[in-house]
Amino acid sequence: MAAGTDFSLGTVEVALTPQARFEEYLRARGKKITQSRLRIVEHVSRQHDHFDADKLAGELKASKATVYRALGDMVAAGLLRQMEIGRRKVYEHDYGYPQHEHLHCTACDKLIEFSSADLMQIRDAVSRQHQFRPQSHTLIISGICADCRSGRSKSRHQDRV
Amino acid sequence: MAAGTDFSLGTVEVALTPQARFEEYLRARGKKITQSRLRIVEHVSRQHDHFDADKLAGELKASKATVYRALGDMVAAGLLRQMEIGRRKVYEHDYGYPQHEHLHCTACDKLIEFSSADLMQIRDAVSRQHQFRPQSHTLIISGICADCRSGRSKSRHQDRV
DNA sequence: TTGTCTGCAAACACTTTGCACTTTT
DNA sequence: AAAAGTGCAAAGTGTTTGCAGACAA
Repeated sequence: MAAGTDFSLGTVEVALTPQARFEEYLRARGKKITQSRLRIVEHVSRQHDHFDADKLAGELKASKATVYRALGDMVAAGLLRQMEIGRRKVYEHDYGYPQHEHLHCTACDKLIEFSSADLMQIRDAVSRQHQFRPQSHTLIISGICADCRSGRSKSRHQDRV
Repeated sequence: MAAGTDFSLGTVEVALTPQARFEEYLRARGKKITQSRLRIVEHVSRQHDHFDADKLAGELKASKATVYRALGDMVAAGLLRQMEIGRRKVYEHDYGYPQHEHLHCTACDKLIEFSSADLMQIRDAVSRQHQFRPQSHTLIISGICADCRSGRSKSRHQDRV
């Protein structure tokens, strides 16, 4: 590990807002730009946390079917990334954000993001070695976060995500 | 990344066979050493691939309930590790095997294992930086394997794990 | 107007649980 | 004989789908 200890997160330049990018995607696919879809993208874009379909449906008081369908489209459009934490599928922003990894606290379910250039090198080196064409990756380190270690955590199952 | 390119897998010295380790675990918990459980550990120990509950129940013609219960015990006993690949929960050996990561071919669902000392350093460094106590981690690199890239793959959805 | 979307409820796939019976200790 | 395990079927989860009415193009 040469570079060593830079795990900071930055942003990536993007030409369009997530909303605009989504509309572009929908048009390109002959899908319709509906109130429902716009409400969902806007709501999701407004906040930066990880979330799941259920939370979103609750906040928007939209039907789960519609939410699941919209999330699928947003993943396909490259706006969101989906990952599995335990049993849940959680979503996070993927448009305008660099690749990053997660520390997952198994006590309070918090997710802490970090990024590592060294990891990309590992990914490239091992892929080359196996003649594998890498497309994406997920690294989740599970353990106990600082708050939970010190008992400073408000509740053992706080914000869930 | 200093060490660079050693991604080979070895084995780890263990004192007991998986079967013996499991019996020890069961005794320690006041659980019973039943035919059913022994059959399951033996069957699982005999093969080295990744598998899911359904496959196992089918091979053993045991009830799913029993299989799920036994798998839970085996994970608790440290014999198996569970991971989510797409929608499926797959199990792999974790007793006597070193930490390793996976390349997941999204075309044929094959899993290729590798290990990396550098990754452990990243894990340690980032955990220290966040005062996080790491307990385990999962790295899955998704992409297309050599066979599928060259079209040499027998079937697009072969062995599933 | 036409084709797509939405919400609902039903269907699904996977996992867990309640219960009467069986096995281990 | 007591305590725990097993299989079955029923109940849960979380996600997807069929369909009739609603909406965008």
